[in-house]
Amino acid sequence: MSHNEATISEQASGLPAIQVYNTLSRDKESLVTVKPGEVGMYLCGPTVYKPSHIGHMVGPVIFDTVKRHLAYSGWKVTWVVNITDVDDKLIAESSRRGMTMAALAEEMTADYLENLAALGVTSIDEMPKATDHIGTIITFIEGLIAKDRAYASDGDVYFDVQKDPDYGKLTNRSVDAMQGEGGSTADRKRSAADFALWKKAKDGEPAWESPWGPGRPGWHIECSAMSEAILGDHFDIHGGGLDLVFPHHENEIAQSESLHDCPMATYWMHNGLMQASGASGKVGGRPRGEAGEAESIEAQTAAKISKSTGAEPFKTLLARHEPEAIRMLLLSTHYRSPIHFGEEPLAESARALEAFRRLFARNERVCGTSFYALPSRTRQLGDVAVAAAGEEVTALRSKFLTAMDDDFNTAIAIATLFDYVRVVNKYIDQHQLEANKPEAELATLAAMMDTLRELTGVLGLFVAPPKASGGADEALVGQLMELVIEIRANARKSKDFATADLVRDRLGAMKIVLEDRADGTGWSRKS
RNA sequence: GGCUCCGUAGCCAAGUGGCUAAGGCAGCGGAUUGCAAAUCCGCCAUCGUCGGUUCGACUCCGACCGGAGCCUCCA
Repeated sequence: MSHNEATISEQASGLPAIQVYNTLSRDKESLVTVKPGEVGMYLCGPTVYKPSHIGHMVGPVIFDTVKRHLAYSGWKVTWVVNITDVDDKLIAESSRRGMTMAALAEEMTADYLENLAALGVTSIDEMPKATDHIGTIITFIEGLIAKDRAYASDGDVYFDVQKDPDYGKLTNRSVDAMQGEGGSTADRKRSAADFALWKKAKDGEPAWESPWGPGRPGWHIECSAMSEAILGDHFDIHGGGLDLVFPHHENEIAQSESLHDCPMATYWMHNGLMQASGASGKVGGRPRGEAGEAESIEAQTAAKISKSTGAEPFKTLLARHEPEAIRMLLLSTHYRSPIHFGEEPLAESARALEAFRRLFARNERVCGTSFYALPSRTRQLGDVAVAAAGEEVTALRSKFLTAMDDDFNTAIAIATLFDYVRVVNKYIDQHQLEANKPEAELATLAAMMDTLRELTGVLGLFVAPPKASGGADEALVGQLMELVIEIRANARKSKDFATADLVRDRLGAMKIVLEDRADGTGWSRKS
């Protein structure tokens, strides 16, 4: 209700109406920002103790797309992704590898950043590290203690869940039902669900001085402290994987809202988790009550990819698959749904990519312009420019944008792009643009491609040409292919189809496809 | 046991209280081609099961069956 007035003011500033699914309300809500025209967005980033795997890439790709769409639509977006570089897991891993925690964190952060870059996640504005914000964190904790929401206990500091009346509101949990972490810390806490804000250092552990003695931050506090420092007490969108809803985000809310007496984030967005399709058996998680029956062999079970499943490092995945196919796969399912991941789905995405790239190549033959060289556009510019591309394209663009405005429905957006490709191909077919080159029609084609570039840019797809797959001899291969094609063309001219077909078949065996078009013969590699 | 969510064609995957239930892959028929490839045209689902609400449900409610996630510092 209260959103309505603000929605109007948001629209008054010329911004489109956007719906966002909010985990807090379990419903879609209109986007109304704290500051009109600006969006502050925080995504929980990785704990950098191991090389990242595909699961770590889901959130960044999705929120990169969210940011692209909001920025394209006219908001000024500030996107923060934190790096958690102090944590029990880092301590354990670094001592196992005989290196300092800082060195481990640096290595794994570099790995993470390279993987993001490969996927085209380029729009992160700030990546604060927990260890750069120890002071912020300590001040935050002191604030909570001063408000009697937290208490020191033998060098630790805990958040007092009993003092927080709406604790559990994000996940609909009651404090009583909470078991909390057991073990040695249990007797230092007032109630089981209390969680650590500050942990006392044991001998030899990395430690920072604090009012409670040497120690390190607990898990959730760095996000509360750093989001406050960069985005303020109340910002717009907080994101993360569904597995973080509890306890991580629940606890962030508890800390931040107890200290600030205002909402931490207006919208809580959670992405679905990667599932390894075809994985056998259940992996990880709490065992279900009874002993499991024998797994049916044919049964396609899926299991969340996590540290416990031993998902392969993203780097080795990249050795086998194009990053763009991975991005395409991540965006072709709605972001709140689980994504089935595996070799087969990836291969299918790669095939989907080809339909677009064939059109780009076709356009280049006709117009001489590279798709990748086309400039990106804002939404407002596109509103005007699209008319030149014709009615069908105008309708598709509007369908695309409606889908994106409705909780970032990238699946529908991509579906309209497939329709789009068909419309353009048909246009080229019908006007025989490859044979003749009538100026007016070429201009329309160019307008179509401009708008396609506008839309794919929103998804972060096809922003750069794919890396050449071949080695150093690529130029030589090109020359040889020209020669082979010329010789084959002569055979065809003299109706020696046996020779022409032999050449094509033998090349096919080498995964090279020949296409005899009206304007000549082209070749491409088959994936 | 508590809390979330899902079950749509051979496979993947959107979506809707009533109009032709998106799109992709695979398949089939056609145009085009020397034959192919590419491209275009066409075909290919009554929405887990059983009840209920409703003039009308695949869409709302309930039960059941099946699957996933969280309740353990996993993105």
